[in-house]
Amino acid sequence: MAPRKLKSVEPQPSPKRRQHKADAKAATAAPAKPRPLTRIQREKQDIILEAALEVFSAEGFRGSTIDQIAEVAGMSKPNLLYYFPRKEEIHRRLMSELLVTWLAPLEEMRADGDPFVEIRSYIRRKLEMARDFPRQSRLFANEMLRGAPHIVDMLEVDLKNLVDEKAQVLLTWMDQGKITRTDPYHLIFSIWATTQHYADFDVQVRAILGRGRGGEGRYEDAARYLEQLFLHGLTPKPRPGSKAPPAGGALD
Amino acid sequence: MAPRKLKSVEPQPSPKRRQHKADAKAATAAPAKPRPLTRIQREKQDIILEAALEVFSAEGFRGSTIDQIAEVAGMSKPNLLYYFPRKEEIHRRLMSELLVTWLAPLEEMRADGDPFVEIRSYIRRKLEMARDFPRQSRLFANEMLRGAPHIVDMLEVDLKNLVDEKAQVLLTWMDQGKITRTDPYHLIFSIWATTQHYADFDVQVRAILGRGRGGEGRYEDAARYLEQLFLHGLTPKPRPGSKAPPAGGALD
DNA sequence: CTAACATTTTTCCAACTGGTCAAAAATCTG
DNA sequence: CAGATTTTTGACCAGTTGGAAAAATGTTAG
Repeated sequence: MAPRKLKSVEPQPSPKRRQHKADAKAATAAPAKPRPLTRIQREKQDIILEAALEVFSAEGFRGSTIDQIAEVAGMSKPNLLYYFPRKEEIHRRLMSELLVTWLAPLEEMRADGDPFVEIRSYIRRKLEMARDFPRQSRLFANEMLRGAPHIVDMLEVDLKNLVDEKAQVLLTWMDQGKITRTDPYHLIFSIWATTQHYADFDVQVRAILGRGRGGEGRYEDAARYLEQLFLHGLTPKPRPGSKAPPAGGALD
Repeated sequence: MAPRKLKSVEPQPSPKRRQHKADAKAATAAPAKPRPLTRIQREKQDIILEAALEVFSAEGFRGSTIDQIAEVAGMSKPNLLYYFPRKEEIHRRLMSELLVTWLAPLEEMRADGDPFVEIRSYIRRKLEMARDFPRQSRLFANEMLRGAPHIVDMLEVDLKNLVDEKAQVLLTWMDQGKITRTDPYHLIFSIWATTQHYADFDVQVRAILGRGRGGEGRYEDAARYLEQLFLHGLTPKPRPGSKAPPAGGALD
């Protein structure tokens, strides 16, 4: 019995397989042609990637078959294999595109803006992504759950750098007394977690909210709630006519 | 660590497949013997379930093979199949046990306690579960990502009922002015999301925190941060000598 | 000790899956 | 339109996987 181990980091494309498309006989002095890529090729590849996103995000990489993807893409399996020589290749492409998309909202958080406006906007953007691109979110979550075998290195470099930079921005705001002093990394984690939750755990959210507030309104509710949470937490404002809330001392 | 199993809600064995063990020829008047379950059977089943948790949580259901589970469990595939006639059966058992474990922390939130203490304790418990039982968390997340095919009905009944009940508790606290008025359901979601994140997205968290704060201390940091978040959010307390924070108006 | 029963191992298989290949069909180019 | 090139298809294959059957090996009550 030979249980296949997951190889974590894919080394160079093993040269054992015949090259696809152009650059087949590239072993000369020329540093490999850039490969033109015809119009039809790009179109079909897009169709395939779209179909693969659909299937992968719903079934996971190993749970998906090329046949399924091909069917969703409206072509035969060998035909699909003509455009992407291996299943892994499709997944790789999807993942690298995904990471770029995923980093974008955080990049937009400007150091020179108003802290609360910036943070709120960031939360909004992430929430919108969860609402509008749930499949991408699930694909990403899937990869994380599996230990991110295909993108750990990118996480440790690109993602880490970006987060370090933004954490620095948050720290500056804290130094200026504009937001409360706390851990900037965990702050970012909590924004990720709370927003992506609505895509990744959608079934659960809908099961609990039921048909009432489970409709599309739930994203508006979520936005309102998260705003409250990140702005003031759960401590009630002292209302006119009442003493200071007795809850403060309970936790400090 | 040996995660103790709680009692599970065992669904009756589907009658479509040949019966295992005893009660093979039960087609008479007797309403099917309860099947005693020998000591060794229970032991082996536990070993198998533990191994299956390990494998399923790391590779997902379809990504796991019976061979892998059998190897981790230290037995042969057919031997494993002797205790669980089908792969699905193992998964089913795991899931139903899991749900019970998963609901427990929320159940402990007492209506007659101090709101902030109760909420903080709940967050702590969930965070501890993420730290101590990350595999269970990932197994659960996996099922959610897939649309929870095996437990939707339980979500819609058991989980929903529990959450409805606790949402009611939260609402009462809000009515009493003890915590700020906000959406109790999304409040619960945010606690789930922020805590489980540390188990499910562990790779990402560690990649970003690096070797510095990425060690075991991260759970303490997370606990501290989440306490701040849920208690006061990000609004800084006005410090002696400074005017009220200028941020308040930015969001309201 | 032995029959009855529980457990384990050996061998096997059919379905599925990722992938190949050559030939047919379609498309493009001059 | 002819020829070259690209795209599509059908047939096929080898490895894996879930699972069945049955034989072999314990285990235990009487």
